[in-house]
Amino acid sequence: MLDIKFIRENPDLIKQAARKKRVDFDVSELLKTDEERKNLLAKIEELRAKQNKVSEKIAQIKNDSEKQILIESSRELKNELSARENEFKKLDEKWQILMLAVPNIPDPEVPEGESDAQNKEIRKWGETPRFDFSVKDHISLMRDLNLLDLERGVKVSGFRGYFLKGEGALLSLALWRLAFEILGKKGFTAVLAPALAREKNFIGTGWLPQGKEEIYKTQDELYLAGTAEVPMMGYHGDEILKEEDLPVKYAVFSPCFRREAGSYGKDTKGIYRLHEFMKVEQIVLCRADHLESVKWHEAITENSEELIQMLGLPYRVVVNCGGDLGQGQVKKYDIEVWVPSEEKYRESHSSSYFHDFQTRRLNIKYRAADGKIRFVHSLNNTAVATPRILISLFENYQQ
RNA sequence: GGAGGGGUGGCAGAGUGGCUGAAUGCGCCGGUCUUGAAAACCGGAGCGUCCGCAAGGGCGCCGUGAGUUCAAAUCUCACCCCCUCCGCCA
Repeated sequence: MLDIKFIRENPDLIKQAARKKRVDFDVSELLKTDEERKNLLAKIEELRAKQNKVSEKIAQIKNDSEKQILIESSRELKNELSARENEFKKLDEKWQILMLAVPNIPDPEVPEGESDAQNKEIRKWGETPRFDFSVKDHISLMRDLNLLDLERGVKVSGFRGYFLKGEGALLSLALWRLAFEILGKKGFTAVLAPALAREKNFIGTGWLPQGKEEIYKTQDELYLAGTAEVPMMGYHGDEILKEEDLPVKYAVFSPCFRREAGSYGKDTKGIYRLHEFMKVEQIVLCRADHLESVKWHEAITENSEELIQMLGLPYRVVVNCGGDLGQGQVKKYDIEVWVPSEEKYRESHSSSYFHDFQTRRLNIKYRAADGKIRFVHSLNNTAVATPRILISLFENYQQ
Protein backbone atom coordinates (compact mmCIF):
# COMPACT_ATOMS: atom_id res chain seq x y z
CA MET A 1 0.00 0.00 0.00
CA LEU A 2 1.20 3.47 -0.82
CA ASP A 3 0.20 6.74 0.79
CA ILE A 4 -2.86 8.10 -1.02
CA LYS A 5 -1.36 11.57 -0.79
CA PHE A 6 1.73 10.36 -2.60
CA ILE A 7 -0.44 8.75 -5.27
CA ARG A 8 -2.47 11.95 -5.74
CA GLU A 9 0.69 13.97 -6.19
CA ASN A 10 2.60 11.47 -8.34
CA PRO A 11 0.21 9.63 -10.64
CA ASP A 12 2.85 9.48 -13.36
CA LEU A 13 5.24 7.59 -11.10
CA ILE A 14 2.52 5.01 -10.46
CA LYS A 15 1.83 4.74 -14.15
CA GLN A 16 5.52 4.16 -14.87
CA ALA A 17 5.78 1.67 -12.02
CA ALA A 18 2.88 -0.37 -13.39
CA ARG A 19 4.43 -0.36 -16.83
CA LYS A 20 7.87 -1.37 -15.56
CA LYS A 21 6.45 -4.15 -13.41
CA ARG A 22 4.20 -5.32 -16.25
CA VAL A 23 1.18 -4.86 -14.01
CA ASP A 24 -2.21 -3.88 -15.33
CA PHE A 25 -3.25 -0.94 -13.19
CA ASP A 26 -5.22 2.19 -14.04
CA VAL A 27 -4.23 5.11 -11.79
CA SER A 28 -6.78 7.46 -13.27
CA GLU A 29 -9.57 5.17 -12.13
CA LEU A 30 -8.19 5.23 -8.62
CA LEU A 31 -7.84 9.01 -8.64
CA LYS A 32 -11.38 9.43 -9.90
CA THR A 33 -12.73 7.11 -7.21
CA ASP A 34 -10.59 8.85 -4.62
CA GLU A 35 -11.95 12.26 -5.58
CA GLU A 36 -15.55 11.06 -5.37
CA ARG A 37 -14.84 9.34 -2.08
CA LYS A 38 -13.22 12.41 -0.60
CA ASN A 39 -16.04 14.72 -1.61
CA LEU A 40 -18.70 12.39 -0.31
CA LEU A 41 -16.84 12.00 2.97
CA ALA A 42 -16.65 15.78 3.37
CA LYS A 43 -20.41 15.98 2.81
CA ILE A 44 -21.04 13.23 5.35
CA GLU A 45 -18.86 14.89 7.94
CA GLU A 46 -20.73 18.13 7.44
CA LEU A 47 -24.02 16.35 8.05
CA ARG A 48 -22.62 14.65 11.13
CA ALA A 49 -21.45 17.99 12.49
CA LYS A 50 -25.00 19.32 12.13
CA GLN A 51 -26.40 16.19 13.69
CA ASN A 52 -24.05 16.48 16.65
CA LYS A 53 -25.05 20.11 17.24
CA VAL A 54 -28.75 19.26 17.23
CA SER A 55 -28.15 16.32 19.56
CA GLU A 56 -26.39 18.58 21.99
CA LYS A 57 -29.31 20.99 22.00
CA ILE A 58 -31.82 18.20 22.55
CA ALA A 59 -29.94 17.15 25.64
CA GLN A 60 -30.05 20.66 27.07
CA ILE A 61 -33.61 21.71 26.28
CA LYS A 62 -36.29 21.06 28.92
CA ASN A 63 -39.36 22.22 27.03
CA ASP A 64 -41.03 19.13 25.58
CA SER A 65 -42.62 20.60 22.46
CA GLU A 66 -39.42 22.37 21.46
CA LYS A 67 -37.57 19.13 22.05
CA GLN A 68 -39.98 17.25 19.78
CA ILE A 69 -39.34 19.69 16.95
CA LEU A 70 -35.60 19.23 17.24
CA ILE A 71 -35.87 15.47 17.41
CA GLU A 72 -37.95 15.60 14.22
CA SER A 73 -35.31 17.63 12.39
CA SER A 74 -32.58 15.34 13.67
CA ARG A 75 -34.52 12.39 12.33
CA GLU A 76 -34.50 13.93 8.89
CA LEU A 77 -30.77 14.49 9.09
CA LYS A 78 -30.34 10.90 10.13
CA ASN A 79 -32.15 9.64 7.07
CA GLU A 80 -30.12 11.75 4.74
CA LEU A 81 -26.95 10.65 6.50
CA SER A 82 -27.64 6.97 6.27
CA ALA A 83 -28.38 7.26 2.55
CA ARG A 84 -25.05 9.00 2.02
CA GLU A 85 -23.27 6.52 4.22
CA ASN A 86 -24.55 3.61 2.16
CA GLU A 87 -23.29 5.34 -0.93
CA PHE A 88 -19.95 5.88 0.77
CA LYS A 89 -19.62 2.26 1.79
CA LYS A 90 -19.81 1.09 -1.80
CA LEU A 91 -17.39 3.74 -2.96
CA ASP A 92 -14.98 2.98 -0.14
CA GLU A 93 -14.97 -0.73 -0.96
CA LYS A 94 -14.04 0.04 -4.53
CA TRP A 95 -11.37 2.45 -3.29
CA GLN A 96 -9.88 -0.19 -0.99
CA ILE A 97 -9.65 -2.76 -3.76
CA LEU A 98 -7.92 -0.27 -6.02
CA MET A 99 -5.56 0.81 -3.24
CA LEU A 100 -4.53 -2.80 -2.66
CA ALA A 101 -3.66 -3.12 -6.33
CA VAL A 102 -1.31 -0.12 -6.53
CA PRO A 103 2.23 -1.30 -7.30
CA ASN A 104 5.14 0.07 -5.31
CA ILE A 105 7.63 2.22 -7.20
CA PRO A 106 10.67 0.22 -8.36
CA ASP A 107 14.13 1.67 -7.85
CA PRO A 108 15.57 3.45 -10.91
CA GLU A 109 18.37 0.84 -10.94
CA VAL A 110 15.87 -1.95 -11.62
CA PRO A 111 16.42 -3.05 -15.23
CA GLU A 112 13.64 -3.20 -17.80
CA GLY A 113 12.37 -6.66 -18.66
CA GLU A 114 9.48 -9.10 -18.86
CA SER A 115 10.63 -12.04 -16.79
CA ASP A 116 13.55 -13.61 -14.94
CA ALA A 117 15.23 -14.12 -18.32
CA GLN A 118 16.01 -10.37 -18.31
CA ASN A 119 17.47 -10.29 -14.82
CA LYS A 120 20.98 -8.82 -14.86
CA GLU A 121 24.00 -10.51 -13.35
CA ILE A 122 25.89 -8.14 -11.08
CA ARG A 123 28.53 -10.43 -9.60
CA LYS A 124 29.81 -13.97 -9.55
CA TRP A 125 31.67 -16.00 -6.98
CA GLY A 126 33.53 -19.30 -7.17
CA GLU A 127 34.69 -21.57 -9.95
CA THR A 128 32.14 -23.87 -11.50
CA PRO A 129 33.50 -27.40 -11.08
CA ARG A 130 34.69 -29.54 -14.00
CA PHE A 131 34.18 -33.27 -13.86
CA ASP A 132 36.09 -35.96 -15.75
CA PHE A 133 33.13 -38.34 -15.49
CA SER A 134 29.55 -38.00 -16.49
CA VAL A 135 27.72 -35.86 -13.97
CA LYS A 136 24.85 -37.27 -11.95
CA ASP A 137 21.93 -35.15 -10.84
CA HIS A 138 20.96 -34.76 -7.19
CA ILE A 139 18.14 -37.26 -7.54
CA SER A 140 20.35 -40.21 -8.38
CA LEU A 141 23.12 -39.05 -6.04
CA MET A 142 20.81 -38.78 -3.07
CA ARG A 143 18.78 -41.84 -3.96
CA ASP A 144 21.90 -43.98 -4.26
CA LEU A 145 22.96 -42.90 -0.78
CA ASN A 146 19.43 -43.52 0.52
CA LEU A 147 19.03 -39.87 1.58
CA LEU A 148 15.97 -39.03 -0.48
CA ASP A 149 12.79 -40.97 -1.20
CA LEU A 150 10.63 -39.34 -3.83
CA GLU A 151 8.49 -42.36 -4.67
CA ARG A 152 7.22 -42.82 -1.17
CA GLY A 153 7.01 -39.05 -0.87
CA VAL A 154 4.50 -39.04 -3.70
CA LYS A 155 2.72 -42.08 -2.28
CA VAL A 156 2.17 -40.30 1.01
CA SER A 157 2.09 -36.63 0.13
CA GLY A 158 1.05 -36.53 -3.51
CA PHE A 159 2.74 -34.74 -6.40
CA ARG A 160 6.01 -33.04 -5.33
CA GLY A 161 6.10 -35.04 -2.11
CA TYR A 162 9.42 -36.18 -0.63
CA PHE A 163 11.14 -37.73 2.37
CA LEU A 164 14.65 -36.79 3.47
CA LYS A 165 16.38 -39.57 5.35
CA GLY A 166 19.52 -40.29 7.27
CA GLU A 167 22.24 -37.76 6.58
CA GLY A 168 19.92 -36.00 4.15
CA ALA A 169 17.76 -35.15 7.14
CA LEU A 170 20.71 -34.36 9.41
CA LEU A 171 22.36 -32.18 6.80
CA SER A 172 19.20 -30.12 6.58
CA LEU A 173 19.22 -29.59 10.33
CA ALA A 174 22.88 -28.60 10.14
CA LEU A 175 22.18 -26.00 7.45
CA TRP A 176 19.41 -24.33 9.46
CA ARG A 177 21.71 -24.33 12.46
CA LEU A 178 24.52 -22.79 10.39
CA ALA A 179 22.17 -20.02 9.25
CA PHE A 180 21.19 -19.26 12.86
CA GLU A 181 24.87 -19.32 13.82
CA ILE A 182 25.98 -16.81 11.18
CA LEU A 183 23.03 -14.49 11.70
CA GLY A 184 23.19 -14.77 15.48
CA LYS A 185 26.68 -13.33 15.38
CA LYS A 186 25.29 -10.38 13.44
CA GLY A 187 22.64 -9.63 16.04
CA PHE A 188 19.69 -11.43 14.47
CA THR A 189 17.26 -12.96 16.96
CA ALA A 190 16.46 -16.59 16.29
CA VAL A 191 12.74 -17.27 15.92
CA LEU A 192 10.60 -20.31 15.21
CA ALA A 193 7.44 -18.97 13.61
CA PRO A 194 4.04 -20.45 12.86
CA ALA A 195 3.21 -21.21 9.26
CA LEU A 196 -0.51 -21.07 9.95
CA ALA A 197 -1.63 -17.45 9.90
CA ARG A 198 -4.62 -15.18 9.50
CA GLU A 199 -5.55 -13.59 6.23
CA LYS A 200 -4.55 -10.08 7.29
CA ASN A 201 -0.90 -11.09 7.51
CA PHE A 202 -1.01 -12.19 3.90
CA ILE A 203 -2.67 -8.98 2.78
CA GLY A 204 -0.20 -7.06 4.91
CA THR A 205 2.83 -8.61 3.27
CA GLY A 206 1.33 -8.39 -0.21
CA TRP A 207 0.81 -12.13 -0.72
CA LEU A 208 -2.92 -11.49 -0.97
CA PRO A 209 -5.15 -10.59 -2.71
CA GLN A 210 -3.07 -11.03 -5.87
CA GLY A 211 -1.39 -14.33 -4.95
CA LYS A 212 -4.56 -16.18 -4.03
CA GLU A 213 -3.85 -19.13 -6.28
CA GLU A 214 -0.47 -19.71 -4.68
CA ILE A 215 -1.66 -20.12 -1.09
CA TYR A 216 -3.21 -23.03 0.76
CA LYS A 217 -6.31 -22.14 2.72
CA THR A 218 -7.56 -24.20 5.63
CA GLN A 219 -11.19 -24.81 6.57
CA ASP A 220 -10.76 -22.44 9.54
CA GLU A 221 -10.14 -19.24 7.59
CA LEU A 222 -6.41 -19.59 8.22
CA TYR A 223 -3.81 -19.86 5.50
CA LEU A 224 -0.47 -21.65 5.23
CA ALA A 225 2.39 -19.22 4.74
CA GLY A 226 4.74 -19.66 1.82
CA THR A 227 7.48 -17.98 3.84
CA ALA A 228 8.16 -16.90 7.43
CA GLU A 229 8.02 -13.33 6.14
CA VAL A 230 4.25 -13.55 6.55
CA PRO A 231 4.04 -14.45 10.26
CA MET A 232 7.15 -12.47 11.16
CA MET A 233 5.91 -9.24 9.61
CA GLY A 234 2.56 -9.80 11.30
CA TYR A 235 4.43 -10.19 14.59
CA HIS A 236 4.81 -6.43 15.02
CA GLY A 237 1.47 -5.55 13.39
CA ASP A 238 -0.37 -2.60 14.99
CA GLU A 239 2.67 -1.73 17.08
CA ILE A 240 4.63 1.45 17.60
CA LEU A 241 8.30 0.58 18.01
CA LYS A 242 10.92 2.75 19.63
CA GLU A 243 13.48 4.26 17.31
CA GLU A 244 16.30 3.07 19.57
CA ASP A 245 15.13 -0.51 19.08
CA LEU A 246 15.63 -0.26 15.31
CA PRO A 247 16.76 -2.03 13.27
CA VAL A 248 14.87 -5.11 14.42
CA LYS A 249 16.52 -8.21 12.94
CA TYR A 250 15.14 -11.72 12.92
CA ALA A 251 16.40 -15.06 11.68
CA VAL A 252 13.15 -16.98 11.34
CA PHE A 253 12.67 -20.65 10.71
CA SER A 254 9.41 -22.02 9.41
CA PRO A 255 7.97 -24.62 7.11
CA CYS A 256 6.79 -23.04 3.84
CA PHE A 257 3.83 -24.10 1.75
CA ARG A 258 3.25 -23.21 -1.89
CA ARG A 259 0.61 -24.46 -4.28
CA GLU A 260 2.81 -23.73 -7.32
CA ALA A 261 -0.40 -23.21 -9.23
CA GLY A 262 1.17 -21.45 -12.18
CA SER A 263 3.97 -23.96 -12.66
CA TYR A 264 2.41 -27.37 -13.20
CA GLY A 265 4.87 -28.41 -15.86
CA LYS A 266 7.95 -26.77 -14.32
CA ASP A 267 10.72 -28.49 -12.40
CA THR A 268 8.67 -31.60 -11.91
CA LYS A 269 11.65 -33.76 -11.04
CA GLY A 270 13.62 -33.76 -7.83
CA ILE A 271 13.50 -31.35 -4.96
CA TYR A 272 13.76 -27.96 -6.66
CA ARG A 273 10.10 -26.98 -6.63
CA LEU A 274 8.06 -28.41 -3.75
CA HIS A 275 4.74 -27.80 -2.08
CA GLU A 276 6.37 -27.95 1.32
CA PHE A 277 9.89 -26.94 2.29
CA MET A 278 11.82 -25.41 5.17
CA LYS A 279 13.50 -22.07 5.33
CA VAL A 280 15.41 -19.74 7.58
CA GLU A 281 14.50 -16.24 6.54
CA GLN A 282 16.08 -12.88 7.38
CA ILE A 283 13.68 -10.10 8.32
CA VAL A 284 14.76 -6.53 8.99
CA LEU A 285 12.66 -3.58 10.13
CA CYS A 286 14.57 -0.31 9.95
CA ARG A 287 14.14 3.45 10.09
CA ALA A 288 12.04 5.06 7.36
CA ASP A 289 14.95 6.18 5.26
CA HIS A 290 15.75 5.07 1.73
CA LEU A 291 19.49 4.88 2.31
CA GLU A 292 18.92 2.87 5.46
CA SER A 293 16.85 0.39 3.44
CA VAL A 294 19.54 0.21 0.77
CA LYS A 295 22.22 -0.36 3.37
CA TRP A 296 20.32 -3.24 4.96
CA HIS A 297 19.40 -4.68 1.60
CA GLU A 298 23.07 -5.01 0.75
CA ALA A 299 23.81 -6.34 4.23
CA ILE A 300 21.23 -9.14 4.21
CA THR A 301 22.32 -10.10 0.70
CA GLU A 302 25.93 -10.34 1.88
CA ASN A 303 24.86 -12.44 4.87
CA SER A 304 23.49 -15.06 2.53
CA GLU A 305 26.53 -14.88 0.30
CA GLU A 306 28.67 -15.51 3.35
CA LEU A 307 26.74 -18.68 4.06
CA ILE A 308 26.99 -19.90 0.47
CA GLN A 309 30.70 -19.14 0.43
CA MET A 310 31.14 -21.21 3.59
CA LEU A 311 29.45 -24.05 1.75
CA GLY A 312 31.83 -23.44 -1.14
CA LEU A 313 29.10 -23.27 -3.76
CA PRO A 314 29.66 -21.23 -6.93
CA TYR A 315 26.96 -18.60 -7.27
CA ARG A 316 26.00 -15.37 -8.91
CA VAL A 317 23.87 -12.44 -7.84
CA VAL A 318 21.33 -10.98 -10.25
CA VAL A 319 19.29 -7.83 -9.96
CA ASN A 320 15.72 -8.65 -10.92
CA CYS A 321 14.09 -6.81 -13.78
CA GLY A 322 10.81 -4.92 -13.41
CA GLY A 323 8.66 -7.75 -14.74
CA ASP A 324 10.11 -10.14 -12.15
CA LEU A 325 9.40 -7.89 -9.17
CA GLY A 326 6.53 -8.42 -6.77
CA GLN A 327 3.87 -5.77 -6.35
CA GLY A 328 5.39 -4.37 -3.17
CA GLN A 329 9.07 -4.79 -3.95
CA VAL A 330 11.25 -1.78 -4.68
CA LYS A 331 14.28 -3.80 -5.68
CA LYS A 332 15.24 -7.44 -5.53
CA TYR A 333 18.40 -9.48 -5.83
CA ASP A 334 18.23 -13.19 -6.46
CA ILE A 335 21.18 -15.33 -5.55
CA GLU A 336 21.56 -18.29 -7.86
CA VAL A 337 23.76 -21.26 -7.07
CA TRP A 338 25.39 -23.49 -9.65
CA VAL A 339 23.59 -26.70 -10.57
CA PRO A 340 26.04 -28.94 -12.51
CA SER A 341 23.42 -31.34 -13.91
CA GLU A 342 21.68 -28.42 -15.60
CA GLU A 343 24.83 -26.40 -16.23
CA LYS A 344 22.92 -23.41 -14.93
CA TYR A 345 22.73 -21.08 -11.99
CA ARG A 346 19.40 -21.52 -10.24
CA GLU A 347 17.66 -19.38 -7.67
CA SER A 348 18.38 -20.26 -4.06
CA HIS A 349 17.84 -16.91 -2.34
CA SER A 350 15.70 -13.86 -2.89
CA SER A 351 16.49 -10.55 -1.22
CA SER A 352 14.16 -7.59 -1.39
CA TYR A 353 13.11 -4.37 0.23
CA PHE A 354 9.73 -2.68 0.33
CA HIS A 355 10.13 0.76 1.91
CA ASP A 356 6.87 1.19 3.90
CA PHE A 357 4.67 -0.76 1.48
CA GLN A 358 4.16 -3.68 3.87
CA THR A 359 4.32 -1.78 7.15
CA ARG A 360 1.62 0.64 6.00
CA ARG A 361 -0.69 -2.32 5.43
CA LEU A 362 0.34 -3.99 8.67
CA ASN A 363 0.42 -0.75 10.64
CA ILE A 364 3.95 -1.09 12.01
CA LYS A 365 5.28 2.29 13.11
CA TYR A 366 7.97 3.81 15.23
CA ARG A 367 8.30 7.03 17.16
CA ALA A 368 11.16 8.89 15.53
CA ALA A 369 13.65 11.05 17.40
CA ASP A 370 11.75 14.17 16.30
CA GLY A 371 8.63 12.82 18.06
CA LYS A 372 6.82 12.00 14.79
CA ILE A 373 5.32 8.59 14.22
CA ARG A 374 6.38 6.94 10.99
CA PHE A 375 5.99 3.60 9.27
CA VAL A 376 9.14 1.50 9.51
CA HIS A 377 10.80 0.08 6.41
CA SER A 378 10.88 -3.68 5.86
CA LEU A 379 13.23 -6.06 4.11
CA ASN A 380 13.65 -9.78 3.81
CA ASN A 381 15.96 -12.36 2.34
CA THR A 382 16.40 -16.10 2.44
CA ALA A 383 19.15 -17.27 4.77
CA VAL A 384 18.91 -20.87 3.67
CA ALA A 385 16.12 -22.89 2.11
CA THR A 386 16.08 -26.66 2.28
CA PRO A 387 15.92 -28.99 0.57
CA ARG A 388 16.60 -26.83 -2.49
CA ILE A 389 20.15 -25.93 -1.45
CA LEU A 390 20.92 -29.65 -1.17
CA ILE A 391 20.72 -29.92 -4.95
CA SER A 392 23.83 -27.79 -5.40
CA LEU A 393 25.54 -29.20 -2.36
CA PHE A 394 25.30 -32.78 -3.61
CA GLU A 395 25.90 -32.10 -7.26
CA ASN A 396 28.90 -29.79 -6.90
CA TYR A 397 30.65 -32.07 -4.44
CA GLN A 398 30.07 -35.35 -6.27
CA GLN A 399 33.12 -37.53 -6.88
C1' G B 1 -16.12 -30.52 23.63
C1' G B 2 -18.92 -28.33 28.26
C1' A B 3 -19.68 -24.13 32.04
C1' G B 4 -18.61 -19.27 33.56
C1' G B 5 -15.97 -14.32 33.52
C1' G B 6 -13.79 -10.46 30.66
C1' G B 7 -11.62 -7.03 26.43
C1' U B 8 -11.59 1.09 27.99
C1' G B 9 -5.45 5.71 26.82
C1' G B 10 2.02 3.45 27.69
C1' C B 11 0.24 0.36 32.15
C1' A B 12 -3.44 -0.44 36.06
C1' G B 13 -8.46 0.81 36.51
C1' A B 14 -13.54 3.86 36.96
C1' G B 15 -17.48 4.57 33.89
C1' U B 16 -24.82 1.02 32.16
C1' G B 17 -27.94 6.14 27.18
C1' G B 18 -26.98 12.99 26.32
C1' C B 19 -23.02 17.20 31.11
C1' U B 20 -17.55 11.33 28.97
C1' G B 21 -12.41 11.57 24.21
C1' A B 22 -13.19 9.39 28.75
C1' A B 23 -12.40 9.89 36.51
C1' U B 24 -8.31 8.19 39.49
C1' G B 25 -3.39 6.07 40.29
C1' C B 26 1.36 4.81 38.15
C1' G B 27 4.50 6.03 34.29
C1' C B 28 5.96 10.10 30.73
C1' C B 29 7.23 15.53 29.43
C1' G B 30 8.02 20.80 31.28
C1' G B 31 8.62 23.86 35.63
C1' U B 32 9.28 25.28 41.12
C1' C B 33 12.39 23.73 45.15
C1' U B 34 17.73 21.54 45.55
C1' U B 35 24.95 22.02 44.96
C1' G B 36 22.77 17.72 42.26
C1' A B 37 19.02 14.06 42.76
C1' A B 38 14.75 11.95 45.32
C1' A B 39 10.32 13.61 47.58
C1' A B 40 6.71 17.40 47.42
C1' C B 41 4.09 21.00 44.64
C1' C B 42 2.40 23.44 39.83
C1' G B 43 1.47 22.67 34.71
C1' G B 44 1.25 19.52 30.10
C1' A B 45 0.26 15.37 27.22
C1' G B 46 -3.90 10.06 22.91
C1' C B 47 -4.30 8.34 17.63
C1' G B 48 -6.11 8.94 12.62
C1' U B 49 -8.23 12.00 8.99
C1' C B 50 -10.18 16.50 6.52
C1' C B 51 -10.19 22.13 5.99
C1' G B 52 -6.52 26.13 7.00
C1' C B 53 -0.18 29.80 5.66
C1' A B 54 -1.11 29.61 10.78
C1' A B 55 -4.01 30.11 15.04
C1' G B 56 -7.74 27.02 15.12
C1' G B 57 -11.84 24.06 13.72
C1' G B 58 -14.81 19.59 11.70
C1' C B 59 -15.25 14.18 11.66
C1' G B 60 -13.96 9.32 13.45
C1' C B 61 -11.72 6.07 17.13
C1' C B 62 -13.44 2.51 24.34
C1' G B 63 -11.57 -5.72 20.70
C1' U B 64 -14.01 -6.06 15.29
C1' G B 65 -18.44 -5.61 12.39
C1' A B 66 -23.65 -4.83 12.04
C1' G B 67 -28.12 -2.96 14.50
C1' U B 68 -31.68 -0.07 18.00
C1' U B 69 -32.02 5.43 19.12
C1' C B 70 -32.81 12.29 17.67
C1' A B 71 -28.28 10.64 20.63
C1' A B 72 -24.16 4.52 22.19
C1' A B 73 -17.86 3.10 25.72
C1' U B 74 -22.88 2.32 27.92
C1' C B 75 -28.62 -1.38 24.90
C1' U B 76 -29.12 -5.79 20.97
C1' C B 77 -26.82 -9.43 17.56
C1' A B 78 -22.62 -11.82 15.19
C1' C B 79 -17.49 -12.56 15.12
C1' C B 80 -12.32 -12.33 17.14
C1' C B 81 -9.26 -12.65 21.38
C1' C B 82 -7.98 -13.40 26.70
C1' C B 83 -8.85 -15.67 31.63
C1' U B 84 -10.97 -19.57 35.23
C1' C B 85 -13.01 -24.51 36.00
C1' C B 86 -14.30 -29.53 33.92
C1' G B 87 -13.18 -33.09 29.93
C1' C B 88 -9.61 -34.67 26.18
C1' C B 89 -4.53 -34.39 24.74
C1' A B 90 1.66 -34.08 22.24
